[in-house]
Amino acid sequence: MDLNIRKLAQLAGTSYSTVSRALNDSPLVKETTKRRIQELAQQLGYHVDFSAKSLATGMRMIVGLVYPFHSLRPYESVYTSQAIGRMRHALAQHGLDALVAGYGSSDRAEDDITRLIRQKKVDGLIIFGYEVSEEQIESLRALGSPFLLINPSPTTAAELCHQIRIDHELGGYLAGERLIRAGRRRLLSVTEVGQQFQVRAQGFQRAVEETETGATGPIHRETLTLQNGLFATAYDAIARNLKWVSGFDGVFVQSDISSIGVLNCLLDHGVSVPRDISVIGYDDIEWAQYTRPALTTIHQPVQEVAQLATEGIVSMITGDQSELFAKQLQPILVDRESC
Amino acid sequence: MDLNIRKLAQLAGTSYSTVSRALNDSPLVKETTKRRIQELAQQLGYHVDFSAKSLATGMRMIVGLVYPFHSLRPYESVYTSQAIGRMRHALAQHGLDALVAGYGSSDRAEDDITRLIRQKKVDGLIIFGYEVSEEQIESLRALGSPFLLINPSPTTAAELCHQIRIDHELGGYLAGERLIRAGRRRLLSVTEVGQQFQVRAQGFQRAVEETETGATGPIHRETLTLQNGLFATAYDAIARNLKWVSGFDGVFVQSDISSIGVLNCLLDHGVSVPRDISVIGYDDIEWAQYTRPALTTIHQPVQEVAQLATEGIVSMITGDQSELFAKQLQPILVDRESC
DNA sequence: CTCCAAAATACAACCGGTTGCAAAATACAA
DNA sequence: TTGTATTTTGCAACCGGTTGTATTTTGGAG
Repeated sequence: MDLNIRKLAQLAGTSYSTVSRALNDSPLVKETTKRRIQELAQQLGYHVDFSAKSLATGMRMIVGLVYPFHSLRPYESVYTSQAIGRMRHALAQHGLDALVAGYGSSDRAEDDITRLIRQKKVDGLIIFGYEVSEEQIESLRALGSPFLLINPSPTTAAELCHQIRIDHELGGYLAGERLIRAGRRRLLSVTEVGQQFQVRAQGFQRAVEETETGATGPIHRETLTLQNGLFATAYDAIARNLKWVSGFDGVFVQSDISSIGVLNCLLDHGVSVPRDISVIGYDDIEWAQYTRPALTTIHQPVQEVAQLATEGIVSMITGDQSELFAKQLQPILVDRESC
Repeated sequence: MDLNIRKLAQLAGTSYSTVSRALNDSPLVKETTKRRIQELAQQLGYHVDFSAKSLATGMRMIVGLVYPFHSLRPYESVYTSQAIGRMRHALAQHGLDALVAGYGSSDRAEDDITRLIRQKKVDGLIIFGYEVSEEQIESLRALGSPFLLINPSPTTAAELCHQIRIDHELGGYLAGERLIRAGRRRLLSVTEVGQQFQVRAQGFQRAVEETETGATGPIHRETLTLQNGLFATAYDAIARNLKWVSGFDGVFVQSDISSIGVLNCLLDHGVSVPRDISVIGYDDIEWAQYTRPALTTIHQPVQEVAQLATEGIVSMITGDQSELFAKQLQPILVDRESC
């Protein structure tokens, strides 16, 4: 029952190397022979054993998708799961499979991130990089396998790695600009710990400063930092400081999930959004459309990122990509009802 | 630079078979030698090549997670992505990696579902099975590799495959019972196309009938069928039939996403929930907590399913599992504000 | 009909591991 | 010291493919 290439060759009446070449569509095999063998293989339901093929060719036909693992949120975030779904699909078009893995978990001796390469389980990695360390990057570079970072933290060896960034400074700017345009002058910036959030805050700051130097009067601005990106964390933080928060008329929350926590907390306590306070989020996850009022937010181009990342890693694996792959995409303001 | 087991043996001053045994912790190797070799490997950053190991042992150390692919919703649903995240984590505890794949896509000549087995890329499959066909199951069984179905459609060869089911009949019953308990007597059941939804409708029906034979008066009940599980589809369907829908005082919607579509549509048109109409959903996705009013819904035990599925597939792969693996889990009513 | 170049096929080595079995090394008793 | 039982180690075959090169077959010209 167990079919291998030599048995197939016997059945086809040729040598196994001819079968191998026929299945790989080599020009060295006569057209008629090729077709005959391919049909026989089809008919018998034969498929190459990928372990063997991998061993011989060095190609695994698998790409690893690696994202940070949080013990607080042990499943993928809405953002990454969308991206993973799209990447899986895009990779399939190239005959590649997607293996998912995590990093940053404390209960694993070693990160999946280098293990997958060392074990040669994958041809390349797409890494959701906002939490990779310099050391991890360095050891990855030392291994020499293709990898591509999505939104690495701003300090990581930017010029040295293939990467796709989103211009979060611009995103923060757009958010600030939107609040100010809505006539808001007492602004609260709700941020989270992590370098990627600082960049957004900087953009936000720039929007404020630009306006202040203009005709408008001074703008009041304060910051609240959350420990993580959970709904409950945001909700509780606002609830605890409700009086203080009520003093503001515009809030920029640096992730949609937290935004919805803020939004719900305000609504639950009788604060009207957007009449009393405008709220603007960040990410444009699917659920931002479904809140009432629907959330005005900064859209991250997930689909484009997934598409670009896939094309990038594919060309790196096939070797078409020699020079540095580095793209920057722009977020977009999505105007809904909360501003 | 490229390290293999023979080079490592040279460096260690032993034969390569001893190295292989040492790394696999075989009792045939002296403790001191074993330790010496392991330390050397560690120090040199050596990892076995998994393609080679797979070829020799027949173990891929990869499990495929396969879910239905919808062109309408090309990324994973909230439900599957949660499950995938948890399974990935649980599999990692056993040293297994997770490969994600889809089935039912029209743009692939063959489904990933049997390809992965044929190519021997995975040791086993966990299949989100509500849309697998009999033929697919049959050809999978013919291949002889371990696979486990999660929530297969009720008609599929239930007794023949390893599987985990959720008692959706009970789920539907709980939903109906809850609406009736809230005093609702004119009930609308919003369902979707697909066999798994019929079972929920049957449970709902049972709740209605049980009550009718009791002391309570007759209960009016009608059905609305949606073409798919998108938010917009549900929203539009309600909007188109707003007048008709207003005649009901209780709505059971068979997925949370659709529920939220229904809920938003009602709220947007000035219908008060739960005062005028009670709404109950199904799934208990994360976002059900964040709607206002928060959605009363039927909780699917995703975490338990993921845990069980992982343990099941692992024991099947290691061969510990000989008899049929078949579990049924019970959904739970989660009472929030929409009833 | 013969010869030779070009096309098609077959052989063998290799990819990097695992493992059964034979050989060598060690331990212990006589 | 020798013999034997027990560990420990090493050789060689194998897993199922790919691919360089030698060999055979084919076709066309002379």
